[in-house]
Amino acid sequence: MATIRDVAKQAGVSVATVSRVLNSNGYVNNETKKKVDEAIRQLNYKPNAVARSLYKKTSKTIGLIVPDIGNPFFPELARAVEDTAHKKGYNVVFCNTDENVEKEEHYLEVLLQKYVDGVIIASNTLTAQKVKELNIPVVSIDRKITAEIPTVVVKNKQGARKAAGYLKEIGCQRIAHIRGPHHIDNANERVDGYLEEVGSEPWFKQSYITDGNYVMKTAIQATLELLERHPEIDGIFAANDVMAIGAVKAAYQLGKKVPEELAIIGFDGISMAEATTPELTTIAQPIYDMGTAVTDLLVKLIEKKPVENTFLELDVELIERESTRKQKNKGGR
Amino acid sequence: MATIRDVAKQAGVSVATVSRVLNSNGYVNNETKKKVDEAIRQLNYKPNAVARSLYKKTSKTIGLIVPDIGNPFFPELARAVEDTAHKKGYNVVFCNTDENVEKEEHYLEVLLQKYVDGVIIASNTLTAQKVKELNIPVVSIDRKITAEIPTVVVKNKQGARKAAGYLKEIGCQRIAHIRGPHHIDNANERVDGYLEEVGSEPWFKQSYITDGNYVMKTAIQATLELLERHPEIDGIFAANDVMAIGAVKAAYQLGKKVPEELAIIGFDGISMAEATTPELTTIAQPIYDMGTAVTDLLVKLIEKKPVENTFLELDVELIERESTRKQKNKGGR
DNA sequence: TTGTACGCGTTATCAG
DNA sequence: CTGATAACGCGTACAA
Repeated sequence: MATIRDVAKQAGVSVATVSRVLNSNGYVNNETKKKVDEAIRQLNYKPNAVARSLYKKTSKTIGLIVPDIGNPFFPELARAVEDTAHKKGYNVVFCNTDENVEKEEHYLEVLLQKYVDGVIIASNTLTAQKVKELNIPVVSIDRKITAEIPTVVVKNKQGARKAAGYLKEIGCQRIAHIRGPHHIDNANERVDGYLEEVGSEPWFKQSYITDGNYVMKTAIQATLELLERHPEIDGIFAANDVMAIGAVKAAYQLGKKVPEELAIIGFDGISMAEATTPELTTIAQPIYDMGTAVTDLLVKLIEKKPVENTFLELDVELIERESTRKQKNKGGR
Repeated sequence: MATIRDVAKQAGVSVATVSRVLNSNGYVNNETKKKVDEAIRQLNYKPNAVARSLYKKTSKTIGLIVPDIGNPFFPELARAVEDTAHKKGYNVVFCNTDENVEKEEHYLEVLLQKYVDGVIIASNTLTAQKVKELNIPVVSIDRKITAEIPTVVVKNKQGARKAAGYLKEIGCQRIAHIRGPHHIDNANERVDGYLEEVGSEPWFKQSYITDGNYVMKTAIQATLELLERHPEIDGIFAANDVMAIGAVKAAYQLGKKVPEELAIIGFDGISMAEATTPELTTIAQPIYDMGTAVTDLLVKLIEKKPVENTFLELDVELIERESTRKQKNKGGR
């Protein structure tokens, strides 16, 4: 590995000059520039990023902290983050926390020691206090942490209303909700949206809301019990696609036809939702766009560029597929 | 951010002494050690990883280069890699190449400039030559590059034989294969395994092999055409799960019952295969274990520990689910 | 057992 | 326009 000194020697100039042509700042004679370029080429010299980092206190890398890349929501997000980071000259180091506070803090510390320039994090355990202590830009994705931390989320409540409203619209008369974890606010917002839409219906019962914890297995069990207790249910809004898939499976187990006897709608728009039979109707988040948006936001913060808006709430979109269908012959009120 | 110098001053010792207690090497009086520890605590001092890297020419980070983290095979792998890297004190920076040579080379270069200690790569464009020039350990996952590069793969041919053999066993009489890309050797190995199992059957036709390119959409189309040309087909072995799911969808479109009229088996064992209806029978790779294994291997190479075996070929496992079933009433020979 | 001083590879400042 | 040289923060001979 050639160093800047080698190049300087080869070109017969000082390291300062080499540095100047490297970073194209300061004046440098065109002739000497040529000599330097030639030397660089000959030695196949590549500047050492670590030395540069040490001096500039910046590493051209960002941290991406997620609960679990195995969760189908995150690969697409990670892809978007990496893509746009790469475009802007940044690398991304990625970390899985399993929603574990100690792990999260440990990662943050390690990243800080490596001079990462900023971090993108999906977390609900992070406090504003800790973020402040970090002294580098932090942006939150998918979850609100506090007002001070720039955030990219989607309109969860609105999406939930869309979902529940859509089920009503196609003729469902008893609509249940499989909710996500109580400590995750997007899960709570989706419950709120659901309630706003159906909470005051005469048929509404609190027990139409059941816990699915955002995981398929739990959702299957929950659906089984739900449908046993309340066989009258003809529509289910699951707070994420994975649970919706679970609901489809549960219905299948009970011999309930989807969508004829039971309409099911999910939330997220992960690609898995297209793998099922029937394919899943869902409220799709613009996952890739969210990743692009957070990364853009973070990089602007890092590079101290002006940023219009530190709180982005993206729109969701209803994607109709096979797990729901107009139920005409069920007479409205 | 406190530096080692601050700590030294605070403790009333030299930086060398601080460094010694930090790395617990060299002799240091128990009393002074205490003073130093106290100073470290007071200042909440954390050693600067970049400075350390610069001196030691090592960064405690590894690169993970994959075609596309969105491809459902890779998240689980990435998770395993990150988990075990983290356990061993390494961070991982991840890169998506889209099988694009320039991107790959660019990443390799950048990683090198950042002193990554080694890289894990899934690629078929990388040459042994380039790896040698890198001068850091490189291990290959999922694909063989050359004999010199340590590799972790699965027994693709054997797995393919298992798949095709299993279809025969349950009574399929005409077994087709949806193959992966011609330039990916694991795809070719799976074709080989298929051929070894059914290539000499009297009914075998070359046109029973069709291209699915490892993607769902292509596989759907391919299956549609295949089944049109050869309605006699009663078993399909798809070279990966995503294509198998495509095949299921195609069958569904054509009104062919799976598994009653058409048995379908995939390859990979991704979690998506459990989301489908019917759930997919598949040849499961031990994805997580593969990730653990490559990372272990790489770290050993980095740390110059003895390594028994630089070519690991892991076993695959047949997982019977609903997309196949014994077809009793179809009289064998 | 402890301290001094240099090197790791760059960048930036300040003379010239 | 160009060249010395002092940082950046840490680890380690070498001396004491």
